[in-house]
Amino acid sequence: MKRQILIYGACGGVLIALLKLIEYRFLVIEHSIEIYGGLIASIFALVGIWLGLKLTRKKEVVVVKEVAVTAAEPFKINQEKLTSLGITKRELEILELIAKGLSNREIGEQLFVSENTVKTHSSRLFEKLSAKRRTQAVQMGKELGLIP
Amino acid sequence: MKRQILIYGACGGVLIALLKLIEYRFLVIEHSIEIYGGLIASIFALVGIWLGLKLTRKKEVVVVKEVAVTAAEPFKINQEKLTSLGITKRELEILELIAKGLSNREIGEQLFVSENTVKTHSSRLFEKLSAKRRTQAVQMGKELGLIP
DNA sequence: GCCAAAATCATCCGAAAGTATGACGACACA
DNA sequence: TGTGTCGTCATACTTTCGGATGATTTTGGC
Repeated sequence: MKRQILIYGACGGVLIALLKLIEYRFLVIEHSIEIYGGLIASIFALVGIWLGLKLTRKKEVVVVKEVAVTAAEPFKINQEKLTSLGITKRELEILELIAKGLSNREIGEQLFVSENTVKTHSSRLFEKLSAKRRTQAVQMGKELGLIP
Repeated sequence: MKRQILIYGACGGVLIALLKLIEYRFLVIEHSIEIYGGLIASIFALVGIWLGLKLTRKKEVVVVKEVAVTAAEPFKINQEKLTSLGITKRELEILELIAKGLSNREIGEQLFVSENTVKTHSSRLFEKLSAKRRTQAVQMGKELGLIP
């Protein structure tokens, strides 16, 4: 949490600096205050939206999404297997992305974490699934009803 | 959805009006542009945050859809895709073993060929499936109906 | 507030996978 | 008899994976 506050603080500083920069440029060329204000407004609105998104992204409520499956059975994930094997949400998430054929790097980009983190998760996942390879993990996951 | 857009539009209008108001007041009393800009910035940042929160709150809405189930069909391999992509018997065979989670070495042992041969086949297979990884090839194969 | 679990990230290293290229024999088929 | 496809194999090289380990941060429950 401390880190986040620091980051936000830094962003604020940068933005203020940016503000100054824009301000002087516009003052020098004697532009209308409306344009100036509008610009600042839009920039900060965008930043705000980004901030809002960022802030709520992590919350990720424990709502179980019931996605409409095409024609096939709705696929109910096997919660017992999941808990009995001690597989966490994050690990399951990564298993799904692996099954989609993504590389560790791509998974990292998609989840906004480093490739190393993905590797750590997948290693633990493989251990829990007794899999030696990601393809095997996908196969096991399907058999155990962890992924569709 | 239309109503939302209208609401947002109205909000925008109100904000612009507010902007004008603040602008004139501050201009009249000859306040510094910094305060003015900062005020606009913070207002819009807040609005942005609010917007961001509002936009992402929808995520939590759960839509439960019960879809009619079709009985599990025995899986008929898609011969057209197979020929149109120019995938040979051997390559399909290897795709199936890849989907089972076997390594190249294991596939070679099972088919009584060298690992290098397996690699050659899989390379060509990946090219035909536009896949970069074996996991991706498996995913494509499933989508195209080449494997169950 | 404290503690355990979960998540994050890093580094090193070896194994596996994938790319590129060339080669050779078998077989079909025109 | 030449041509093309398929299957086989090899070498060399790059990239990706996976294991092992240690560390820090975040989160959730008590």
